[in-house]
Amino acid sequence: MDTHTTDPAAASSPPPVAAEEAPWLTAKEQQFWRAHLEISKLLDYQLGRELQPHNLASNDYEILVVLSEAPDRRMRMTDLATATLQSKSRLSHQITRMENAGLVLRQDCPGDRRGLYAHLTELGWETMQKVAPHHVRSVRAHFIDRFTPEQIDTLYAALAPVAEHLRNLRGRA
Amino acid sequence: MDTHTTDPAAASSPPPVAAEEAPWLTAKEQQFWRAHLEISKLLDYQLGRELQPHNLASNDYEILVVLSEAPDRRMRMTDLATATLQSKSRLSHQITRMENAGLVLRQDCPGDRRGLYAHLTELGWETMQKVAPHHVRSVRAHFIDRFTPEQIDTLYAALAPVAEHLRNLRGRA
DNA sequence: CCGCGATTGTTAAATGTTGTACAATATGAC
DNA sequence: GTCATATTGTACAACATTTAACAATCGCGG
Repeated sequence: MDTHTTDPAAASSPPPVAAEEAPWLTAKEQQFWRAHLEISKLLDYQLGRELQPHNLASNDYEILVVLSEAPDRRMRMTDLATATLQSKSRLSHQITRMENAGLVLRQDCPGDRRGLYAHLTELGWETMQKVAPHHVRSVRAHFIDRFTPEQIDTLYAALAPVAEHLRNLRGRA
Repeated sequence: MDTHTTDPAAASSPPPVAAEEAPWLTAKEQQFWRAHLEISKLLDYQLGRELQPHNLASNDYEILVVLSEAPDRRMRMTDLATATLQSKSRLSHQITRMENAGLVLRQDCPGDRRGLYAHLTELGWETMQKVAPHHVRSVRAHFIDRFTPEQIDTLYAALAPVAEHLRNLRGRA
């Protein structure tokens, strides 16, 4: 999960690259890349950790958020899977678990007898309401509030096209 | 895994927050936060995908990188677990798998009869050499080359302190 | 209306991960 | 030296994810 600037272990010169070019990362690029990786991992870890006292995993919380924002607080399984970037199989298991926890309910889909809605229960909604403020606090404490408003604008401007690119990739993959 | 600016589903006003304050994210903050989340997930997914043809998972690749940069291309299990932010248990399984694949070898530790080294095999090293250029290309194509050099400097300057913060948290957690 | 291909969601089995307990060994106080 | 305590890595069991196969249903061309 990383790349080199320096010779990987003092044994060989820049390895033979196809033909195009040998695109090792520069020192700055590498610092940046590693910082990004580190933040991704650690932030995920920390937010999950701070969700634990509420008996929720990050995955659970994400489902709650998406459903709570959906019209009628429900969503088709496939759409929910797409929205949360999970496989249908994984989502199916996940919803089963959350259904057992009473957060969500599977609901038949009127127009399409194959389909199902995942529907937020009252408990699910209340849980969302209860936990969200804590989660926002975590997000602020460990991420958002560590940038100035100007930085946030700048960072978003830089990141948005990358997000767009990756979203497109996923689409046609 | 997200937060709200808008009323979460047109049902209640800003939920009752402890006392401190009600720190919902502003529109800009939320855009930024969601972009960050999306990039983390999708980039991880895409890089893993492009590693697959080489019969490596992201986790495997990360181990190869760390070991290949380590003195003597080996590292104590615990240190490796720390370096890759995994639990000792998980690392143990992971190394077993990689050992079966011939990429790595468990080696007794002279000074400490409890300890073991995970040692990169010749095959592991060659695999690293072979795969790294492809991986770097992926990282460039989907991330690094999508920023200007100035952006990279700016982004790194903004991210570095956050990485530092999270690293410290982890330390004392 | 028929029938074929695509879509929906689940399932079973293989694989990966996590949490806890454990045996072996080291370390330091006395 | 001897004991108590900490550290190292593994093992087992519980849980989560992935992969592939599947049954049910849709929807459209003919």
